[in-house]
This record gives sequence, C-alpha cells and structure tokens, in this order.
Amino acid sequence: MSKMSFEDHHQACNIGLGLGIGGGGGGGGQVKFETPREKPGRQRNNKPSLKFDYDLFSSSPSMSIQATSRLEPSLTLGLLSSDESNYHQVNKVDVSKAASAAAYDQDQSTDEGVPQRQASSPHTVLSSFSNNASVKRERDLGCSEEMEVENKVVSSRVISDEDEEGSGRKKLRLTKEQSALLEESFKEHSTLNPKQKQALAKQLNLRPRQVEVWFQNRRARTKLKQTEVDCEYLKKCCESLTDENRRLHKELQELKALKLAQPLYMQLPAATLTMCPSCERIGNGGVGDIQGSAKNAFGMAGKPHHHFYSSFTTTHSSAAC
DNA sequence: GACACTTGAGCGGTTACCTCA
DNA sequence: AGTGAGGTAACCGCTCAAGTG
Repeated sequence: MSKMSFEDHHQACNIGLGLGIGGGGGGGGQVKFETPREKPGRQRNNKPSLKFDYDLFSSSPSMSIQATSRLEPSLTLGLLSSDESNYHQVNKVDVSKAASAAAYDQDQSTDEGVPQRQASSPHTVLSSFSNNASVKRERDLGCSEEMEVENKVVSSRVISDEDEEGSGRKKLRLTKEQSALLEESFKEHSTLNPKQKQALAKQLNLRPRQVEVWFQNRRARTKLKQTEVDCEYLKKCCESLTDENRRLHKELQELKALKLAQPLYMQLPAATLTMCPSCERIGNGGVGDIQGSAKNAFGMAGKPHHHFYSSFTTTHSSAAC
C-alpha cells in the first residue's frame, strides 16, 4: 500500500479521502462488477457509490469529508470450471466434514446447474446442514478427492493440510512462492471470479477455498491498513485545524481589544502613526484613511495585520506589510 | 518459555439473485 | 404477470488460534 505524504494528503484533503471501502453486501461496502455476465443471475448489482460524509469538527472551522471509494474491487462472476465440481466426494466419514461436504456438494450442484449429489454419501444424513455456515465450512473441508489426486504430485503444503484430518487441524503456511503469486494476483485484481480462483488454485496447488479465503483476508487487511492511514491523516488534519482555529481566535481577541482601545488610538498624535509604504494610506488620507484602514483591518478576518493593527503595535510599518 | 505479531481459517450476518408456489 | 418465501452465493467483519521471530 502506498503511503501518502501529509502534503499529498493535504492536496486531497479538500477533501476527497477514500477510505477504501469496497466489497459486497455484507460489510456494507461496495462492489463494482466489471466482468461479462458469464452466468446470469450470479453477478450482483452495481450499487450506488458509498459515500461517507464526515463532519469532523462541529465547531468552526468545520470540515466535511466526502470519501468515495478509492479501492474499488471488481467482482467478476462466471461459470465454475468443471474442476471445482470434483470436490463433491467425501471419502472420510467425519461428521463435520461430511456435513460440510454435503453442503459443498449442494454448492457445486447449484453452480453447475447439474445435480451431482452422491446418494450414498454421508451427506444425506446431514442434509439439514443447509445454513450458510455449513455450506461455507464445507467448501474448504469437503474437497478431498481432487486434493488427494493432486497431492500425489504436488505441494506438501496441501498434503500436510489434508493429513490433519482426524487429528487437530494444523495451520497451513503458504510458501513464499505461493504468497508471492497471490500478491501478484491481488495487485491485478482484488477479487477473483470463479475461473480465476480455480486457475490460481490449480497453479498454487491449493484448494479454491483457500485462495478465496486468502483474498478475503487480504482485502480485509488492506482495508484495515488504509483505514489506519486515513485515521492518522485525519488526526493530523484535525490538529492542524485546531491550531489554526486557536490562532484565529487569539487574533480575534487581540483585534477586539484593539477596537475597544480605538478612542485612545484616535487621540494619538499623528507623529506616532506610521504609514504603510506599499499603499501609503495614512500618509495621503489622514484620519479618514486611518479609519478606513482600521475598518479594513477589522473587517478582514483573513488579513488582520494590515495597516492599522501593525502600525499601532510596531513602529516598523514596513514589517507589517 | 513468554510475548507480540502475522495470517489462515471459521462463523455469523447482509445483500442480491434465482426458483417456485 | 406480479409477489413473497426459501435457497444459494458472495461478500464482509469479527474472531480465534497456529506459526513465527
């Protein structure tokens, strides 16, 4: 993730902060769909851009931040390759896994549009496991057959994962090569369509579910980091504006005090006044100009030092301008 | 060995779409 | 043809726990 400098942020601070919110329905983010509709009815609708309007500072100076999605992952959905449908068989009679497999089986049937259930499998017993969690759980656990085939040739990573069935689950650690490839892929697109997922999984000798989980985690952690960066930046913005606000308040107080002191000022001998060399108002216009200058000074919140104020407080009029 | 951090994975919730009665 | 319910898929956030330095 690229870090913006404070200056860069400042440029963007007027204020188009992207919080990098992306994603689908669940988390409240937004997903942009860009792929051809390979499978009608599976893609999700474009939703309107999610915008956050922050009114960070209720007191002046106020600041409204409209954050539009900087991170707009695209979700592309397509037909599953036939490979994935091979995950439906469950060879081991492990209740949770079988249940999961059953769910996964349903999953695949749906995806392929062709029923592929194995009536004799333990799934039938557990067919009531139809809730999302079960379905999901099983996409990762119930795909032993293909993996077993693959494992004959492949990475020990997957093998070790499968080996854990029965005993406690051992955590998979991706190899550097696998991580690198996933990273590379993530840079290209932060979401995968089923085909991409399948291809990547095959290339990495991982299960599609593992690739999917990796991408999910990656998106979440990217978003988290971006949020941290944005928070840090907003904090700096806030501090900066608070300082500015404090400074302006102080200046205002001083100007008010001066305004109260104006009668006294008016009694001062002209010799004590100084003239602004750039506009020469006092010199040319006399008292009237002085008043005009004073009025100008008090009227301009942004440039309070001009003419009157500065010349009153210092004998070096040139420094005032 | 204790500890903090990283990271793969599980779970529950949300949303959109599809099918069917 | 329109509609609501149920199912499914994909995503997210939160969380846990194994692995690592």
